[in-house]
Amino acid sequence: MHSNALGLSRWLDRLGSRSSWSAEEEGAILTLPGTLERIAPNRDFVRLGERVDNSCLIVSGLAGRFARTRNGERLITALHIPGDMADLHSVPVPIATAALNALTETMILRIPHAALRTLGQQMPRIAEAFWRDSVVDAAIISEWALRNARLSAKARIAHLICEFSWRFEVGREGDRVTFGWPLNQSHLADMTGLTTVHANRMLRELREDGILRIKDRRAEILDWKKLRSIAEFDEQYLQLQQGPRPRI
Amino acid sequence: MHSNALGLSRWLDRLGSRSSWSAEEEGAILTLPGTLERIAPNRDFVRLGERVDNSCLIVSGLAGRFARTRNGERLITALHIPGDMADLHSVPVPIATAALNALTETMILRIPHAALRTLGQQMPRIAEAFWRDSVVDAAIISEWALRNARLSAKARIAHLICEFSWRFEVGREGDRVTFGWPLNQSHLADMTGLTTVHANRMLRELREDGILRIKDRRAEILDWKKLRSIAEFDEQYLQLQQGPRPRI
DNA sequence: CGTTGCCTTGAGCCCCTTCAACGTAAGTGG
DNA sequence: CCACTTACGTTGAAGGGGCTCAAGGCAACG
Repeated sequence: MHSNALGLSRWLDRLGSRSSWSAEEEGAILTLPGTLERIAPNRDFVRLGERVDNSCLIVSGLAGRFARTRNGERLITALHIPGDMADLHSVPVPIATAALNALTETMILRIPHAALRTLGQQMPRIAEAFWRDSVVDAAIISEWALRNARLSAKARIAHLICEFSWRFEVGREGDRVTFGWPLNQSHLADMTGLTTVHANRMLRELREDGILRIKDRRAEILDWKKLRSIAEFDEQYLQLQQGPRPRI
Repeated sequence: MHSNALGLSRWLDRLGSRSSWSAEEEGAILTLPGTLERIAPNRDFVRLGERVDNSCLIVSGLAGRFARTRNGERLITALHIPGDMADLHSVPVPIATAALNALTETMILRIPHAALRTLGQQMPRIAEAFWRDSVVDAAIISEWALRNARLSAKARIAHLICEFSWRFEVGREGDRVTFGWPLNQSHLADMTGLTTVHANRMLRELREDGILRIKDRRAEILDWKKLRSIAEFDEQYLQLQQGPRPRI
């Protein structure tokens, strides 16, 4: 098995949750060229304003899209998990409008734009799936914008945790649930537009309410219904139509 | 001249500012089918969750993309001006993830998805331009997310006004500038994640600083440099190629 | 065994919200 | 032509949610 196949098949699953494929189309995606790269935690693998000629598929680890104000305050505008093509959008717009940064140790597969563009030109359904992927990405950003502008700090934290658990296919009604939680509190703060101090306090409140515990890189949801309700979480916007998806 | 041509040619200009065309491609866009519709102020023309089979081109007026929290607080996540296809993204994702609402009296042209999809399949450069349009839309939403999460109230208001003037091609370095300002203060508040009361106060401060006056549906920028600096505004993210485009 | 990364907590403050009131201009029906 | 309504803008007073600043704790690691 060809070394890119692991990452590419995850991506295919992700695309496949929103589109459907012929065997030929699947084959074309699975044989895309690309080079694997290991990114250390906290390292940018795409820099702001840079001209790029490849898109980065997250094979393992976690990546964030970073925006900054002039005086250095940060906001993470998107979180990318394995199977996401973090900057598929750079195919039509090859100047990076935001930096991409590895939040943990991350393996990426850099796939040349030329290959992706050719694929889209030859197979219109793939072109539409790429477009769809960018659109869903934007819908998630919109939801984050609403959350960070209009929800309380506690709700923002809760919302982020709901989304995370849902995207990893671990959050479901009813039961207690635990899962790996690779993010630290300053990541949390930067995704919710808070300070780390306040993110910490909100986590404490959720813990004291018996809703959630995060400890030693693991999260434990004790009361999914309450968490979901505080967060006003409704997974519709994620546009995930179906079943199990790969894990970290 | 065919009645859709006005709107379509504006859209072509908009797409053309980020892509370039052959005469054949231009012709194909200009002869797209569509039905004109007049929307009264404050009316939704796409409702949340609705299944749609057409995309809405703004011919005149102004439209906003609305998101709401459970207890009815609103956030406008995008502003659409004439020449924008407000929900081109509904072609690949035909369930509306947000409502579209006319902020003033607005004329829209509803263009069937089928026609747009066919066009994209026949002309790959058009398909890529559509995709690009969605990507730029997402970049603007990201910038709004950063602004609303990390800038002060005053800076948010200033930023929105900078963007507005730039998109209408009226904001340029140096001189005093006046232009039509169709938005009211609660629109402003809903785009910046503030209350109307506070939006009002920030406008007052900007007025008292001698930077900006808004009166009788007109805006007058008295000190573009200060406004730009308060807002930390950098037009890069708008990806408008015509006109002066400074590099990072 | 000092350093580094991350988490935690307290005290004080301020930006923005909330609530309430009032002003003005345009529209509408009597 | 006046009474009433509606939309929008404006201002004040008071309160609170989240920030700032500061300190200290713990675990991993060289």
